[in-house]
Amino acid sequence: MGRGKIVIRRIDNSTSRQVTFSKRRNGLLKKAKELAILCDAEVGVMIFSSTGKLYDFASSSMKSVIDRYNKSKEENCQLGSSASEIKFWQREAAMLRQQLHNLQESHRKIMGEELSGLTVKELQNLENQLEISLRGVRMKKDQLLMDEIQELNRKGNLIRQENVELYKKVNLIYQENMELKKKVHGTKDDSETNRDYVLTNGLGIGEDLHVPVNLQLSQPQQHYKAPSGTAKLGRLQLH
Amino acid sequence: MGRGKIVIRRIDNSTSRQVTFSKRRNGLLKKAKELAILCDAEVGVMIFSSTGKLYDFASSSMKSVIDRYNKSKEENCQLGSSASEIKFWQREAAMLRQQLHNLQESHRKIMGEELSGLTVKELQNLENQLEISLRGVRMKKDQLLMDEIQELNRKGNLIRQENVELYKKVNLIYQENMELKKKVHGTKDDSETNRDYVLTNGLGIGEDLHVPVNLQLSQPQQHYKAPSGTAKLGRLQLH
DNA sequence: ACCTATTCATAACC
DNA sequence: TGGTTATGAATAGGT
Repeated sequence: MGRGKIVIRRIDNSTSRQVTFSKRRNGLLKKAKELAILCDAEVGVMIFSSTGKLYDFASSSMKSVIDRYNKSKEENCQLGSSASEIKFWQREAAMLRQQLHNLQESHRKIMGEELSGLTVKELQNLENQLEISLRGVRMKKDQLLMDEIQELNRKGNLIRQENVELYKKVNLIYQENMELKKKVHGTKDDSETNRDYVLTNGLGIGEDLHVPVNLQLSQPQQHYKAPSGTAKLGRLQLH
Repeated sequence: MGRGKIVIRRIDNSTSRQVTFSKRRNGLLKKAKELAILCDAEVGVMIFSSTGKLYDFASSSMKSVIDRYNKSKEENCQLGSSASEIKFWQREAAMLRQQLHNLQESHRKIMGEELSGLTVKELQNLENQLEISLRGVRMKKDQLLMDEIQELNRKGNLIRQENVELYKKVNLIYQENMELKKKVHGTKDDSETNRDYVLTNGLGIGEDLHVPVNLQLSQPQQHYKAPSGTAKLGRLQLH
């Protein structure tokens, strides 16, 4: 795979040997990673350059790989004294690994990733379980959304009441203002502005105030009343 | 590099995972050898299949490579230094326990068992995942059912054809029987029974024979033709 | 380090 | 598991 074919034989030229080493080393490590991932294998690679530098890869940890290698080769000579303790922990680790493996397996099935080899019956059970889970998740999500809406609503009400209070104050000050104007300008009448104000108040705000908030997810349109109220208040405040 | 591009991700299908493992394992080992020869490097590779089988390569000897690795790492507790060995396995066990715990957690969430503390966003993701899984499971199940029906159908056709063959034999024997009866009883005529038999044959069986079987889950009624054919054959055999 | 022409590895298929 | 082939990846040789 290159501009020309090469024979597998030590490359004489030191420079190109190093270049090739660098490229092929990366290639080998990449392939090792891919093999470990693709095929769920435990892989360890150790490479020493001719200059003695170490490059390595291990899908888990090199120690684990080497240890497994030793165990697999049976040429493992543990020291006698604490051998039993080591054996205990090794068994512990093996057991945990097994559990982890089993759980991963069933997790993959749940995620619909490895369904080959299942019977119709098993698939049916899986389907039922997924439906139950889905219902649970949706219920929880709806609950959260409802709670959030409820909370927003509560806050909205508080703010609306606050606005009403502010409105009352504005009203008082406005009337006070009118009184002052009358005294300053004599009998000139400003009733037009005043009437407009009273009208808006009577129509918009008072009735909205004591409507209980009772939002359901199924009828969100019920809530679009609120903005009209705040809009009116907004206009008032600018008055 | 193959008929199609693939993403580097665990291969779900167990069979093709094994095939790929076998091929890529050989590829990796070959590349390791080439690297060692071409670049004068010391290389060691250890591969454990998911079934636990060991495949390895070492340019010199694995012991030499591992020793050099240990020496090179300097943090070296040579295999057998029991205290550090025990520590290693304890850490290993702790790590596995942690992984197991995490996986159990997410498994519980998937199963809809522990949803408190999740945000709406997270719940939405979970819901989407579950929907995907559910679709996958249902698709697989339907596939299995379809396959089963197809198979039953095939068998049914074989049996039907067998029945037709049997019917022909019966027909031959019956005619032979008629001939014999004629010879025994002289000119006495049995044409009535004979006519009945020919009629039934012409109406029911011949046309059913070459109807291609093409069952879909969505149109199962198409198949209830078959029993009528066999019923006629059944009556014939009793004749 | 980057750039191709070329060889090689391998995914999909029997 | 082993063989075939189309195709994408790796890389030899060059800049």
